[in-house]
Amino acid sequence: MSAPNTARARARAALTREITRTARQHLATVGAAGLSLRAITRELGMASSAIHRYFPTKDDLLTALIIDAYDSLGEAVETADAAAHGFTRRWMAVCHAVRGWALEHRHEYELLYGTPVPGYRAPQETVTSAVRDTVVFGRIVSESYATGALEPPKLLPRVPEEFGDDAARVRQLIHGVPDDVIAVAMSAWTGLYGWVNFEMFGQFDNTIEAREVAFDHHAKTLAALLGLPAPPG
Amino acid sequence: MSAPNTARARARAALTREITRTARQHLATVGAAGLSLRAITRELGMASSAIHRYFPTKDDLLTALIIDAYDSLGEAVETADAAAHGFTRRWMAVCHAVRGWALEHRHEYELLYGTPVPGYRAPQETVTSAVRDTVVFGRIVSESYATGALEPPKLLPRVPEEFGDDAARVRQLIHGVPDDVIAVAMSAWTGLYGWVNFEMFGQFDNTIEAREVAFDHHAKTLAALLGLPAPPG
DNA sequence: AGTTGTCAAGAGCAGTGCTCTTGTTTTTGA
DNA sequence: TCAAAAACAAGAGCACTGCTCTTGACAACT
Repeated sequence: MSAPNTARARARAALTREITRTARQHLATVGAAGLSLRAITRELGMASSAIHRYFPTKDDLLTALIIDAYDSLGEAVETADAAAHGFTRRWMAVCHAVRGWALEHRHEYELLYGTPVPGYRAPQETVTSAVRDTVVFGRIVSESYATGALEPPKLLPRVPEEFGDDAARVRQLIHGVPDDVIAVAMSAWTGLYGWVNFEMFGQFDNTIEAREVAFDHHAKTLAALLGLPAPPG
Repeated sequence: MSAPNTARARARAALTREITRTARQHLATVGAAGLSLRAITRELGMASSAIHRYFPTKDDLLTALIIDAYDSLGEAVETADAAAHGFTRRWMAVCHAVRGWALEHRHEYELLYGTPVPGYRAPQETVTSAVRDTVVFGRIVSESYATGALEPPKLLPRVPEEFGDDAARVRQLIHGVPDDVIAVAMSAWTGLYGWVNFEMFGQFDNTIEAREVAFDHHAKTLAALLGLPAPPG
């Protein structure tokens, strides 16, 4: 990884940034499917062919945008988590942060959790950014379990042995908890994103109007499912 | 709605069917984003402009495909529900039917529950097909509640009053149950689709391998959350 | 100072959805 | 029965897309 600070290299870096900046802007307005390389170059006053020197293909630009989006979401979640106190409140903060970010960044959210772009396969470089939110969630679960605050409800089904290998992998993100906690954590985690997906993708239209309230209750329900202590009040 | 059985009308109906048939075929292979009106007409040996007489715009074709897909999913869920006995087993059957259908119809599933097609707004005519699966789910919940089999766990949070209006609307699909049951049903329902979404859209890649087992456990967890009786064994 | 590699830009290819026009065929109604 | 009306397939064309290849200019290293 040489980083020559020549005039050329600096110009290249600057233009690359400008491209992603306007791309992000376009993404926010027209969405991922409407993203046009030519439109971006038009706005930057450069030739349509020149952009391919910076991003050889459209997918490469998308990858950059995806990483950006994951980082943006991850940061939002991390901030929310840091500002909250108590495990249940931290969980609630994380839930609202995810939903809030999704509402504020419709198209970025679609890019991350919607239909995968056809032919696009997320390269390895995305995963570190992709799991930032999950890492925060994992900390809440493992810390609350360690202190004894988290107690999965007794009524949950027994975890099948065949889940052991998967649980071991997930444990890299949620340290030091038994399989049943891993399992219920996954149910809660998918429950969170399932709701946000439905809300973002229109499944709640003409049905759920008090969205904030309904979501808050859903998040509380998931907290109870996890076995987090009920919040005061 | 006049239905003249002239030769022209019959030819028109036949060709319309052929168009949707090949469109569905293409959808299954190249996905929604890769759907090309020209490719369809090419396969049918007709002029590219002629298709617009049958589907004025691409969105109109998509609407037809979406309705088809919803009906296909709805039928799969209805069949699974009818073949199962006992409320918990019916719930499990419905869950596996949804996931199974999604796995078998990747692109159709994406069309229904993935990123909405840009600029596309689902017309009213889709809703009857769109809620077929939800209707089945609603029946399981309301019937099990009526018989006393369904008992939401005590640990769940209290439903906020502001949810009342939404609950009333949802009750058109889940008859005769109180607000707290409506709320937990929504959490379970979104939990089901949240998991399937994650599995379909690649969030489980390199992590969850025993997918059938993990999903089955998730579905059981949701059943417990709903308050359905534990299955025998 | 001359060579080498990098770069923006132009032209062009193959593809897309969609529209307008043209000429034909079928249906309708006097 | 026969002309008017409606429905139709097809062709040409527009504006757009991502992407490639080539050309000529400029900066960077030797």
